Amino acid sequence: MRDEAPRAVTTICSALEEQIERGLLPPGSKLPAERKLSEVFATTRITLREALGQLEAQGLVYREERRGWFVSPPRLTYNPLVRSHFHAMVAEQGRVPATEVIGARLMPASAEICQMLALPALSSVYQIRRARRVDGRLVLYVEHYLNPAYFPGLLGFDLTLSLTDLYAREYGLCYGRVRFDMVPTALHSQAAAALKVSVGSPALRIVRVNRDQHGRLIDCDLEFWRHDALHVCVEVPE
Amino acid sequence: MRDEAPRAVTTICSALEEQIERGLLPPGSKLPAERKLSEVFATTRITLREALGQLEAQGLVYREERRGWFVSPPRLTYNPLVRSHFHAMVAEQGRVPATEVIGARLMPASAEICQMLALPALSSVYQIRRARRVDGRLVLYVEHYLNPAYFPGLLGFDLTLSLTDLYAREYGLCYGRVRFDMVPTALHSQAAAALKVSVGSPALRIVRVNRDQHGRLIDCDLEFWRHDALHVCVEVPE
DNA sequence: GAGTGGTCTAGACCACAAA
DNA sequence: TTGTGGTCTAGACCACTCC
Repeated sequence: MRDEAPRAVTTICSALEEQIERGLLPPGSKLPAERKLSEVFATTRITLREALGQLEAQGLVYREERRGWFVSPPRLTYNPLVRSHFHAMVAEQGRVPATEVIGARLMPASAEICQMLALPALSSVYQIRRARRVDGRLVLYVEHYLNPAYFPGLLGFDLTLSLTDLYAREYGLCYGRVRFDMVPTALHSQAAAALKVSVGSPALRIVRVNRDQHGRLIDCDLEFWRHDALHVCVEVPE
Repeated sequence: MRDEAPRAVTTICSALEEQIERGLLPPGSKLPAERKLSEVFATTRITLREALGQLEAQGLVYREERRGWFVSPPRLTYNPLVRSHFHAMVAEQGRVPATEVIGARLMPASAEICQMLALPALSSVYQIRRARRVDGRLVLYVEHYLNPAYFPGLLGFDLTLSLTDLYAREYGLCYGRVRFDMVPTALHSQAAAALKVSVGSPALRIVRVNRDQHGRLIDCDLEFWRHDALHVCVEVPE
């Protein structure tokens, strides 16, 4: 703040920010190669990458592992108080949702999962791992853990669809009380691989613990969102 | 994931993580100098700094501008549905709160503020800028904007105390409906300076728009939290 | 004044993506 | 196969903190 010679990184950030704001680099578009950009700004790749890292932290650009840098699309609005599910939420906001199932199986529950679902030690749980897209972009990696006592024959259904709908249709269950825990953190290796980004990318971790209409703990979700993909909104009534 | 020779950065991260988890590096303690650490791990400062950057993204360590790297203390729990204020919230969790006023004045409202408070163009607002600590660590930079119509003589009071208490005691106002918007992003230069961290550090931006018991828009807060300092918890009733 | 973090240079090799 | 991003080396100077 003393001498008014701006740092190289700051200069690069400002230039790119301006180009993005003016629409010269529209959302979703790919930036030029790092080597090209470092020539444009007459600097080294290291310095350029630091600038891109700052823009990434701001949520203005994002990276796809080994594919390059892209301009971030607008954030999705996530409202924990509104009982909705991914497909409905995305569609309501005029975006296009998609879901891929990475895996689904019965497995021994970790200590953490036992605790969250109030299960005895050495219980088994259904685990469903999914990756979800908005307008084609991978933004969310989720692990669902279900108490198998409430969901016999679960693995026979189409798990690319909404679990909420499946619960209602096949098991007569719907969500009652829900608890959310949101923590800004980084992606671990499995989540990073599923989202095709580098390990350690900033993310928002959301843990949901769900009860049914009778107050029974039925399942929990571990969600990892790209940190620039959403915006959490909570309206507190009087 | 193919060849099992772990990257240097990964190795460094794992080693530091382990030391932290085992308590050899307790919360709040300072890490050795970067040059020392790069010797320990037989690598360059650039590589070492990348590893520290990843741990920072995870929220395990944090930086103070030009002072070094420290082990992050436990996160504070922030519950938007519980009507509380900073000092009470921090104290309830067994931590020690502190507040510093950076500045307070009457100023022209920006377009954004006018919109949030539903004020006509070219209105004036009170602006209060504060920095807040938990156990001595700077974790929050806030800008409060108050509709001056409801708060005559505001600047004459002690603004290091809770505004919530001041509203009740001096103006007979308390909060009614509140709207929260939470966005993972990076610190801008002013917030970074106030928190004594580098520009572009990851942060959680929380915007609160507050109404009083009569439903009138009375003020709004722009909060910038260190991303590793808190954990947002929402309990949704049935 | 010594030491530290902040910043930057000028390269290099490899593995993977895209053509 | 070509180019790209991912990773790493081996330094350098400056501004600031802390003694």
